[in-house]
Amino acid sequence: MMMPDYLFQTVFTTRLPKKTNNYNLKNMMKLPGKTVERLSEYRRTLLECLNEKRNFIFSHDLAARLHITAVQVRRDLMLIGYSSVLRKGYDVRELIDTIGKIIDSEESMNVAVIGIGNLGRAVAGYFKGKRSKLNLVASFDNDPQKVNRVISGVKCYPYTDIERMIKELDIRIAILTVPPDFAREITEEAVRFGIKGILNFTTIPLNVPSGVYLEEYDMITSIEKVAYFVKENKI
Amino acid sequence: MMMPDYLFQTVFTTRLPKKTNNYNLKNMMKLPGKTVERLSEYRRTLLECLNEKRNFIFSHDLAARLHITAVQVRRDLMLIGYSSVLRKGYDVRELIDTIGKIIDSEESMNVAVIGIGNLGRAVAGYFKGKRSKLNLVASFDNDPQKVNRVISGVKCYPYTDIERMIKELDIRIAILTVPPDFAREITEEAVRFGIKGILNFTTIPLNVPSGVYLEEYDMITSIEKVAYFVKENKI
DNA sequence: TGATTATTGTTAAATTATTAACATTGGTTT
DNA sequence: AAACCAATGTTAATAATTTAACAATAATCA
Ligand SMILES: NC(=O)c1ccc[n+]([C@@H]2O[C@H](COP(=O)([O-])OP(=O)(O)OC[C@H]3O[C@@H](n4cnc5c(N)ncnc54)[C@H](O)[C@@H]3O)[C@@H](O)[C@H]2O)c1
Ligand SMILES: NC(=O)c1ccc[n+]([C@@H]2O[C@H](COP(=O)([O-])OP(=O)(O)OC[C@H]3O[C@@H](n4cnc5c(N)ncnc54)[C@H](O)[C@@H]3O)[C@@H](O)[C@H]2O)c1
Repeated sequence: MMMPDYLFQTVFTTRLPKKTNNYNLKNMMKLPGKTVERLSEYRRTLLECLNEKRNFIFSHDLAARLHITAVQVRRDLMLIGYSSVLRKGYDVRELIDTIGKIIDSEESMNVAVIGIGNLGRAVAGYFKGKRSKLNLVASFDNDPQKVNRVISGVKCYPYTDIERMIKELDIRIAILTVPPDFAREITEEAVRFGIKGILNFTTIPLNVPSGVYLEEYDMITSIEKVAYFVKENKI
Repeated sequence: MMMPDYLFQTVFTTRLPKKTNNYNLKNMMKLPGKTVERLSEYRRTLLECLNEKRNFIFSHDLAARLHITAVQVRRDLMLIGYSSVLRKGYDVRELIDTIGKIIDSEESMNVAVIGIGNLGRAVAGYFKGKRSKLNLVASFDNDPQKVNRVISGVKCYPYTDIERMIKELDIRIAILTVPPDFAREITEEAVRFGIKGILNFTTIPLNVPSGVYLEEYDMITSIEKVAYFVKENKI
């Protein structure tokens, strides 16, 4: 298999000068965020394929299931250095493994939900149903009615114990579902106590020091965007 | 105020030939999706400013609150044709109104949640707390325990009534929170019955006919993305 | 008042992401 | 085997998005 040379750069650009040596893929690059997102989707689609006993799949079939183009698929797979050996398409099981090697960590990574309210419970319940390299190991809340109980399948600890528990349970990722007013302060603390990645569902835009990864999802924005494009279509 | 000429094209490109006449902004353009998202965020930030009795704000202040650049802000506002008259910054109230004229519909638009389970209830409860041009007017479910009751502040109708209720209540947007297996079929029906915009929270990628706007959010993808970048940072 | 500063609106450039193009490679058909 | 075909991996082109550059213009101040 041949790999394009620009893979060996840390930062992606469209064109780059040539190099010749072959490093281990894992340690050399950071994939574009969009590609990482699609890899996650590819994997889940491929798992469905396995359920259907399909052991090989063409790029255009995989693409069709996700409503994207085959080129997109092939280019993403090129970026992770995967290639089909046969002409029967991609080996589903092998590709699942390859994607896992890229996007999963070696050992599983521990996750906590902070703020086990309506949204937090939905997320926790959903999360607990899945098996993956990501383990939801705790939730934190300051409501006396909630702490020290198992809620949506996960033990809820008092927020005051967060420092200790982050260390004890080696929690690396926090899903933030607290009321907006507390989001900033809690984030600052969580990061100080060792959290390395945050998925922020509050409507407060956060910022984090470098070395911590932040992903934000704002539902209001999403729905307003839908409304805008619905409105525009009418014209 | 001057407006750039390429605004008068339906599709955005970096550079376009000149035109001279001035149409009404509303009818002439479709903003880039990313700009629409930020407008939604700008508005909420501006509303916070009002609460704090700040009536004017500079582009760099607005930017700082959202952790983006001032250029980004100015460019977005340029796209919607807003400009500050004074040099005291943007008139907060006026800008809120301007954004509203762009992204809101004239009369309010009706929304329904399909599948009032864990996530659906969280969304509904949250939505009901807000006042906006978007009204959550119904939910649909097929669980006998749920139908014909008010759940999280919104009446739940039997799914079998969806066609009638979409028409009766003039529902234009659906938030989809049903189990994955039903997502495709329900979407197909909802669209057939008149839904024009869908916010899809299921893990199933949907596709919709042109004229219908689809926005998808996949939580698994988000969290796996966080995990990937956390892992990479370690190296 | 005239110089200076701060901030804006706009164009241009750079960056990032997607799509097209195409040579290559096995497999299939005649 | 020769001709053809289907699918891939890769590079090049296009499109979308962000960032930089900068002239214009109020406000401030010496
Ligand atoms: N529910 C939704 O669908 C939705 C949608 C968009 C955004 N959000 C955002 O998600 C967040 C949570 O929403 P929700 O509907 O679940 O609210 P919620 O009130 O149901 O849940 C908040 C939880 O946080 C806990 N909490 C409060 N202060 C805390 C503190 N200082 N430390 C630890 N825990 C604390 C509360 O006890 C509660 O359990 C909010 O920021 C909201 O803006 C929610
Ligand atoms: N809960 C989460 O945080 C979360 C996260 C990511 C994705 N999702 C996705 O969101 C969806 C809902 O998740 P959930 O946790 O709320 O599940 P849930 O099972 O709690 O809710 C599903 C609801 O849909 C209803 N339903 C089932 N079949 C239906 C049908 N044919 N017509 C109408 N209603 C029907 C059920 O009665 C139930 O009320 C799922 O597709 C899930 O994959 C959820």
